[in-house]
Amino acid sequence: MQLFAVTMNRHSTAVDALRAGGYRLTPQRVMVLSILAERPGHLGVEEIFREVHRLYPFVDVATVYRTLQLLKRLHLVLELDVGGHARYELVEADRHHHMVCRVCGRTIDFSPRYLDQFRKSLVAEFGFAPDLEHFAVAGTCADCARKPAAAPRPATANARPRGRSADSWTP
Amino acid sequence: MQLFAVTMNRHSTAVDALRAGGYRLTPQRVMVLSILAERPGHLGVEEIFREVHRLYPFVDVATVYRTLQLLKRLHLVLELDVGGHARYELVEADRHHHMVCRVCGRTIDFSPRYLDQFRKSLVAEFGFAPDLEHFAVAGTCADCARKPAAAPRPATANARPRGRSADSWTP
DNA sequence: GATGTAGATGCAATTGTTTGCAGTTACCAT
DNA sequence: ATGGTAACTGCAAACAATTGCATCTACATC
Repeated sequence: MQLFAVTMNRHSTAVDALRAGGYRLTPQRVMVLSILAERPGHLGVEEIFREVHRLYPFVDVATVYRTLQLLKRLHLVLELDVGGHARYELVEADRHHHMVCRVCGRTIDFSPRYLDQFRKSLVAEFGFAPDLEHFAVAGTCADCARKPAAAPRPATANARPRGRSADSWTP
Repeated sequence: MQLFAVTMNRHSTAVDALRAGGYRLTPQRVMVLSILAERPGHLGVEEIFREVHRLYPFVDVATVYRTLQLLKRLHLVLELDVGGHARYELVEADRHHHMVCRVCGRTIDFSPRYLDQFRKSLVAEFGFAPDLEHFAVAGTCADCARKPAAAPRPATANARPRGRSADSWTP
């Protein structure tokens, strides 16, 4: 199977980890991993489901969700929040972190090294062990910061009203 | 109105910010803020809705969601993820960050100072402006780290299977 | 290969959150 | 005080994610 030959390398550590952890290697789980391995960047649930469904039309979306939750819990997959929606990415051997631009949605990798001092401080001063293994930070990338951010205000949260006191209101 | 006398101090800066930003001070919005101001710790949507509903039975949960989204966007309220569920907390003048223990759910404050070097590095080396204003980091607090974490594995993500190769499977 | 079983899936229902749209209203101007 | 209107809310529908439970099956054992 061609799919496997090309991508087995990328997710074999995840498969091995599942096996070593005593989890079952169901076809659905392996397909989710394969799809994450063969596709660049991060994928939403809908995309993952669509691809698995193409290979195996009887799959249920609940299974995809469950698989992703398990993989996330085992730190085999990274869950990113892009514009309020979960997106997933295979965690690879070279551990790195992500910066996610909240304007254009793009992710930029950065080394765990940047967080070393932060981690050490929290441990030393609070005894708190932060989960920074697969850490993503939101912000504004260099390109978007350069543009005059005509940050469109979403209509759902309502636009700015004309300021005036609410003195006349009583509950 | 008693509620207002007691809590107006805690959320008046948020009310002022809404007004200054040109947003409307609807009763529903002010009630959400009042409830966040008078209750210690973080509150889930359901709790906030229940309290507003008690004061004004005609309120709709969509309005609560919209209000929280607006307040979050304006950084007047902090959204924490506790066990996969959003919880909200009024942002107060003394800016600080949160550590959230994923075992017991407790939050511990820490100063923005801890993130200064991290922020500077990202800006200097990537031109990336991280959103660290109201930053929360998950991890394990000192108390929970001390316990032999009989971390119960959630049943929904399925338990460990007995390891064996998936060689016999073909898609 | 046959059998057994705990883990995993599919289905349908439930819960949590968002969105479209008509009606209401906070607040500005007069 | 009155009128106007863009912002906001409520309602109902839609969408996203989770959960309970019966059935299926990956995989261990013999």
